[in-house]
Amino acid sequence: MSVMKPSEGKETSATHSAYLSLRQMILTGELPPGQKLKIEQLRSTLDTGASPVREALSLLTSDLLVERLDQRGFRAAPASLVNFNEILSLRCVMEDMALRQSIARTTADWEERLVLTHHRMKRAVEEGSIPKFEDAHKSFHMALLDNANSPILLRYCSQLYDLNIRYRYLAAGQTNYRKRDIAAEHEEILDATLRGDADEASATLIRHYRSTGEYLTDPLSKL
Amino acid sequence: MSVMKPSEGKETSATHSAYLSLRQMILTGELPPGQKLKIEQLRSTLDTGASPVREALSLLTSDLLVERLDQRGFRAAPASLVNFNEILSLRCVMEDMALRQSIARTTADWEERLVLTHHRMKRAVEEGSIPKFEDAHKSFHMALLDNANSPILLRYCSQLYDLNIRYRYLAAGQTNYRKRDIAAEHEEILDATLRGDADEASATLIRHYRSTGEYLTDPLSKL
DNA sequence: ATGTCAAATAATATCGATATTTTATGACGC
DNA sequence: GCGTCATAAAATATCGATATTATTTGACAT
Repeated sequence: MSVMKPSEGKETSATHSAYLSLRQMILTGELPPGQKLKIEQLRSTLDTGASPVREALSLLTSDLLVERLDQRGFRAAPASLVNFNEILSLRCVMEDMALRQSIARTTADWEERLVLTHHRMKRAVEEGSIPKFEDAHKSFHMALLDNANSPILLRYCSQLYDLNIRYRYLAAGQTNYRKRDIAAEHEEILDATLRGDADEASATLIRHYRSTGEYLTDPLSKL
Repeated sequence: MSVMKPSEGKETSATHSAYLSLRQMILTGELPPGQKLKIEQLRSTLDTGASPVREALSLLTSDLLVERLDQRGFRAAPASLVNFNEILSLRCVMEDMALRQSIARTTADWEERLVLTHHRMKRAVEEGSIPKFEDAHKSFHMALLDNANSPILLRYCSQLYDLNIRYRYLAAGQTNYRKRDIAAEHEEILDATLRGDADEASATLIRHYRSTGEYLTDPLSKL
């Protein structure tokens, strides 16, 4: 059974695609904070077996997006203002560190990657595709950090980035969609980085995060 | 089946105990770095089913102790000198941060917890029980950090602590077991912390880690 | 009415078996 | 001999079913 057209030779393990789907549903708030995650229900929603769902949930536990309760199954991680503030603080410290290390190790190859990911992000804005922009945005920010050559640090930054994104979605309903000029901020970060000005690049990056944070604090306090 | 004596009402999900066993085996090097982790083999070693083993391995993936390969199963995370150095660096930065935050929020209750965990650690040394000491040692170090009230940071520190312990075991075979006076170092850290001297406490803590690190670098370079 | 306990219900955790994929084996042609 | 391809063997990933454990329901006594 499961005759597969030769075209779709994609790498699709049931577990991995369940992981991606669930992750997306939690990040966007489709599965809201604290929600009980019943295996049987998810199994039918995702049209897959119980084992892949369980394994995906286990993996999401490590991303701090899912909590496992004693022997009472899983639930989407709760959200709170203090949790948000912790994420924001850690992000600032860790991205600052990663960015400085990256700049200290600048190579032509890295600079090109930055320009490229930045370009793709701008392009995604023009095209007006939100999900495309989200991906490109993360790619750009991670590219800024990945030259630090510190896989664990990068992993933590990536996790914290995702956790932060989730709060943006949670607050999005009520937020007056930010009027700041995000594009200009990205431009500044890129320029300072290419200039090798670590202080300026880091300060701008952190300001970028903190001001986004302030926009979210108010709506989130109503959680 | 599986008639359980009423006495052993312990919380023992097969997954959780598999998780603990595998984790221990990897930390101590019984499952060496890079080793292929075959489900069937582990299943019989741990005398449990395949599902708990798989789930435990998934969880260990998040602890960076296990890697998942495409669809080729799992293996114990590889070890290398650069990985060790990354862990050491991150630990110094993050524990420094956590310790300073903890000290900044000092309470009588926390001070008592420090004294208590420190005492238990000394006691474990006297008793000569290695595993007991290991547990107590970690408890003491985590207690130093947990007053920062930053669960995510604490989690990261705990992860990095474990990863570091693993390297200590890996190097242990060939290392001339350290002649430093560990106990005195702990004493210094505790005293400075109780005194509220964050600079001294942090400096001592980091020196503690770095000098342990130096002892390991040489044996590890032969990995 | 209200609280308690037991039976019924639902959900989780686990097992055993199967299908799929990867790796190892060996025959065949060059 | 050596590389290539088909086949066999092994291991993984997944499914379906069952046993366990938590939760709900409702009867009963207070």
